[in-house]
Amino acid sequence: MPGAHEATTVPASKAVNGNGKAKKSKPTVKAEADDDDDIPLAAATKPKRVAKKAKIEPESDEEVPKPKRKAAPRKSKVKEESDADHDSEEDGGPKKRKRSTKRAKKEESEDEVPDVPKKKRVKKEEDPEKEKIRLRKEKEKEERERKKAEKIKKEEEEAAAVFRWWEQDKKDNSQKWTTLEHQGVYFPPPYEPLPPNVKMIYDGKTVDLPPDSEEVMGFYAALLETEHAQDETFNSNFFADWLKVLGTHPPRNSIKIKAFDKCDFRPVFQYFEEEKAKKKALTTAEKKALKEERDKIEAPYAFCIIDGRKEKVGNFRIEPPGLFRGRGEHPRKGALKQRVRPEDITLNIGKDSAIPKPNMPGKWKAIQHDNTVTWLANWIENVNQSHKYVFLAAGSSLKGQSDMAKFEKARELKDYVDQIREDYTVELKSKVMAERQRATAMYFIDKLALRAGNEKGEDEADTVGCCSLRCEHVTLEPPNVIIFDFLGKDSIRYYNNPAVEGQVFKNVKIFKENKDEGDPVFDRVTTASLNKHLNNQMKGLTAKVFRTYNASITFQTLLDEQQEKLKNATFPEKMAIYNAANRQVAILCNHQRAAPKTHDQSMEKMRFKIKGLRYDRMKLRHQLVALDSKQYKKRFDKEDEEDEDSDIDDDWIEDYETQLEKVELEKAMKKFAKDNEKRAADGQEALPQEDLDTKLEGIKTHFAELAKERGTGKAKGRGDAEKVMTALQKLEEKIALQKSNMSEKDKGKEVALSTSKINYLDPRITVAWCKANDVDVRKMFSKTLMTKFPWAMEVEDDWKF
DNA sequence: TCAGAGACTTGGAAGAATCTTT
DNA sequence: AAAGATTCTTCCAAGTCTCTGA
Repeated sequence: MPGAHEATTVPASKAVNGNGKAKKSKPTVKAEADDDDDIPLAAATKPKRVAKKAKIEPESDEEVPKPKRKAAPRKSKVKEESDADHDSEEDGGPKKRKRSTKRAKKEESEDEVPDVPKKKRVKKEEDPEKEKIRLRKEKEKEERERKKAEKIKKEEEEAAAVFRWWEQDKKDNSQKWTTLEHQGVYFPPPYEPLPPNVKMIYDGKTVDLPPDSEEVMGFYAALLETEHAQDETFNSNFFADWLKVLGTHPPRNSIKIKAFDKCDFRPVFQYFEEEKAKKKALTTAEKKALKEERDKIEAPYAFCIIDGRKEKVGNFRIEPPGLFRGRGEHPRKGALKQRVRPEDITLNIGKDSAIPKPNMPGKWKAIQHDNTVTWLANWIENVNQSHKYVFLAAGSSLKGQSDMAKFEKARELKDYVDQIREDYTVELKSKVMAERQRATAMYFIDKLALRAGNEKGEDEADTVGCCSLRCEHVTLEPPNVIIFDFLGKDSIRYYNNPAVEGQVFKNVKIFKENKDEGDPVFDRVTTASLNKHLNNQMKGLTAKVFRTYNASITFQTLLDEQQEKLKNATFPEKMAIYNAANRQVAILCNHQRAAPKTHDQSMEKMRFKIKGLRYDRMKLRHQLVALDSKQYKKRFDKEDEEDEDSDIDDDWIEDYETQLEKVELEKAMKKFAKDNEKRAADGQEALPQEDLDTKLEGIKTHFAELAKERGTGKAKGRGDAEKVMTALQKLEEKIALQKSNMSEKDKGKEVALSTSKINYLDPRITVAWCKANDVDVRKMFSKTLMTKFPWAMEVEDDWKF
């Protein structure tokens, strides 16, 4: 079963990963059709090693270090406008649709009207002052509720306005749109120089920088207390790029900046901190006003009109300039990411749409009208020459369609997977080395949910996936355990030690023979060849489909297995079951996160809370001893109980009770003061001081009693034995729940659930599960996920992946 | 045929918003 | 109401995989 092996998550920092760079020259294990290692492998192993050696030969010398560097930035080609003629076919469609959406909206808003006035229910009663307050409170409460309801209503309205593409017939997939209008992209505001009194210091002297070089300096200063500033590569890349800028924009007070060590950015950093604090200190209303203003400016860019429908654009804000924050050992981290200008940007827009004007001086690099792609704008970023795109938002029809198609493709695999597994199991013994390697790679992709593992360049972090695994990443531990230890995507460590099929173990042993640590395990497999093979087994099948398939099928299976437990479960219990399944998938996919900074602290808090509950339990037990010691003996094993509660000793109890007493006393006094305040406001006279005194006395006596009971193993019975028993029962449950919460939380501290939820778990599984178990989907999906998955919301409760 | 351009999905972290506690 | 904790959203880096042109 997939997921059988858990990837143990270990912080990447501790990774003992081979630091050797990939050796790019290909090793040349030659093993071909004539290879005899098809013969019973066990028997073949020995003689083969000899035979193998003979076969190692320099296959070709031109396999020497390939020029891995990416080509210099080249002019991106702009497609000719050639799609005009396709447009006419669908012409009627969009217009019709537009009309119907409009109608739908109107009906919605009419619906709403009758709801509004119901809220004023006035109660008439005795005391007018009291009444006033009650009214005010009620009003406030109603106001809150109304706002909540409004919010929900608005969300529902938005959902209703969504184009229900999943109810339409599927159309040709190569053409993504017919008409497309948009406002282009939003450029960040220009750089604002620092106030004249804020200056960096070089070699003890303040430096007067012109805006261009000051801006870059500021990028670095802002990161002074982050890990980045501790990183040598980051620092040297930054400094090199900054020096270039300084070359054309040198300090105005003729200081020569030469050594990074002599730079002191602290004053600038401190200024930024102050600004941050100021911003934070604004009142809620002020913050809200600022946000509204921002939203208003950005509003035109936030939507586009595609085939006559208004849809949300995703990342319409152009990335501001800054320092490139590559992950892991990225050789370019710290490099200056330049400001993007209109001249860098190609717009993709409908042929008949007005060309928008950039919100900063300049002209677009190019305009194209390619309706076979979904992007609205693109540019090439200067650090790695990678392409950046502006796409529609996740909730748009275009994204929704391909998302659904992804899951449908994964479901299709259900019908093929048995055959595929059978095939690769056979091929694990293939006499053709390439096939045997491919089968082994497929085994890993299928069983361990590894990524495909494309080749990477020298100017990227050294990370690998299945096909690019090197010998140093896999260690064999007889009889059949393989230890994987490598850095995967985002330089996240993958560490796992699954027991594998004997044949797989043997194969890896063979693949590693006569190779160096830095040589690829699968020298005969590339992602392209692997995917080509997969495509032959099932149309559209690629390595990544296995990840989706295995994630979703695992999730579905896990939930189904828990079905019995769900029958009478409370909501938190249901949620726990759901999250546990989610977490198993996240572990399968090795989705990690940095443990929250406050984790240890909140663990400690929970521990303390549980200890308090155990104290309560102890007290109840002691009561039971006093009330009915027979019952007690029947029900409890003193040994056990004392064992678990051995940390609750008299000293601790004393402390704890003192603390409790203090809290209770304060609470009583506060309540008294508050009550009186209220009475004063209502024009009533204050409660007499004796009231409070009696109350405080009561508390004190109670705790004095507790103090006396300390160490006696008995407590004054309050109520009858029966009642105490039920209370005990409840408390037991509560403690168990808290304990399990705590251990779940601890186990999950380094597991990220969100990635699988967003990308790998078919949302229909969740929707159906919620319906079947009477859970509001909104409890499981955040607002963004709700908007991302409108197409999943209508499945029946018995829908299965 | 294959390298690299191109387009799109997936990923963790930072920052913002919201909920909970004090 | 402020502070602290938790959850959600945004950001943009880093993958996958297809297409293209020499």
